[in-house]
Amino acid sequence: MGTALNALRLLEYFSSSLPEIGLSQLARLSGTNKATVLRHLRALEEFGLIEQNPMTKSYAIGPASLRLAALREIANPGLESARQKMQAAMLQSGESLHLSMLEKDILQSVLVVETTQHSVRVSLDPTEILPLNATASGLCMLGFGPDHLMDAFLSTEIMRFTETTLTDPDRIRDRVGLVRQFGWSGSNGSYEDGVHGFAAPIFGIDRVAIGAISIAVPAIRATDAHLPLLLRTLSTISDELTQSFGGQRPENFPTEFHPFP
Amino acid sequence: MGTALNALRLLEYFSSSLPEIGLSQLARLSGTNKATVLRHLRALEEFGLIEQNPMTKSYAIGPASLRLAALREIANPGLESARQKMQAAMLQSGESLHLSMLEKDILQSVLVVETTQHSVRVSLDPTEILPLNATASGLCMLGFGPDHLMDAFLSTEIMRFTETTLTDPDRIRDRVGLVRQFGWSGSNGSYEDGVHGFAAPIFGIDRVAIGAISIAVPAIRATDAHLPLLLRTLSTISDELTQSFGGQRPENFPTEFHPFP
DNA sequence: AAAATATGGTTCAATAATTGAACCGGATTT
DNA sequence: AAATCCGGTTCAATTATTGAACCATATTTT
Repeated sequence: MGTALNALRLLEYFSSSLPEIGLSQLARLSGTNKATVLRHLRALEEFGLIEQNPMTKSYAIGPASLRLAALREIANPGLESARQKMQAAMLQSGESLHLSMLEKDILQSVLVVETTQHSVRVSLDPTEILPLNATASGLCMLGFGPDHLMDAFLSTEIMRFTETTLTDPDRIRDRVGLVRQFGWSGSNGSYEDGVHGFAAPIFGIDRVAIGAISIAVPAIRATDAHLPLLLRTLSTISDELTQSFGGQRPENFPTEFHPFP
Repeated sequence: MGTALNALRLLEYFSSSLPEIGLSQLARLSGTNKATVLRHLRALEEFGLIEQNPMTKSYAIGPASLRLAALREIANPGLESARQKMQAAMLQSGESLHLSMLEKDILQSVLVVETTQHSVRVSLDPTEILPLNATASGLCMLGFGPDHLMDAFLSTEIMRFTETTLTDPDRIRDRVGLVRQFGWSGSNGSYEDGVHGFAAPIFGIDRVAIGAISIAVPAIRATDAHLPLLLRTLSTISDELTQSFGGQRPENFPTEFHPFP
């Protein structure tokens, strides 16, 4: 049931770490017969969502993806202006920015703007799914996203990534409480060692968070001296993006961000 | 034959002028039964390529397009750096830039950077297919693209868009000859009235053009005084992009662009 | 250097999913 | 108030999808 969907699902196996896949390998990954995988690939290729490297014979995401993305940008403008605002915030803070949005209780990366000012920088994967417990953006969503999100998340398997990852439901709840109070969240290497994240929510029209904007800083520059600048940048851009997406902040949301005690 | 492809083809009906489509309308457009259209839309929606507006019930391109585009960017880097180079060229020339690439003998828009310096500007559709005879980029491709391109194009129906559109095969050949000689091409409202385009080829590793970069200028600013700046910008960026895509210019390609006599 | 195991791709009969006409309830138009 | 639009559903007939076995070729192992 759902041939079209089965074909599309093949696209899920492509990732930043595996951007090219051969026929047999994809058949193995998807647990499907080579013949059907080939048929699906041919269909996707004809549409342009898949492209075959004529040399290696292996497959990769095709050019139609760009056309569709541009098309979505037209129906759903705001992303392009978000990019510009993020660029400005990047220049102000000197650090990489990362925009993620909630889709069906999953926090997806949407846009990444990398810093051009430091050679030691955080390089982010723009296709990633962000774990809600381990990233600053995730904690923000738990704090300001839809009410059911916390329960839905806690009923799934909670993953550990580093030593500092929060996995205990009670500790997660405590932390999210703080986030609600201060308006922003931080992560100190809880997703990847050496990467500190600072995130603030982006609200929709109903004052519920629809996504988060985060600043990713290498541990070296995550100092108390640097923090005020980062928080100022964060407060500004989260407000700008909320407006740019047509949303509004809750009434009691802090107008300035202050360091946690 | 090809259910997956039939489903994907539904995406073709979305365009910048029709970014949202209802069920019945899409069934009419595609000449298919509503039931099957709905099934396909559901499949596309589950994957995220389609998104239903809960208010209007109509459908639009979904967020998965962004993920796929980012994924392609990883497998096929260069586009992001192309964007930056185009941004710089936009600032230098003060005009909108437009990158297009050849896919299966069709010239597709890939990236648009609009000028921020003038309020009268050319606003380009980033999802368009460019006619080879009517646009500066198209003439460039005919001049520097694959050998079979000219014949393949002339065997299709040649479209007229404005009074100045070239439709006579002999005149097209003549013009392309000039383009080959000077290294760049121009179009004076031959696609859209009041829009002048200036384009240069982007070459692949085999010194055959894989795409074109063009500057689009409103007729008011398409003056002789402005031209040298535009040509200088064009020469620089076409060279940069050729390198950035790992290609190389042909041996006898002009190092500077000069106005046509 | 021969055997074994990969790879991408093809064939074809059995099967399981796709299809479209008719239909439904509700909202607009006429 | 009748007619027409809309999004969505149902279900039997049919049509396209599926997967095991197979092929030719390239690479690795013995």
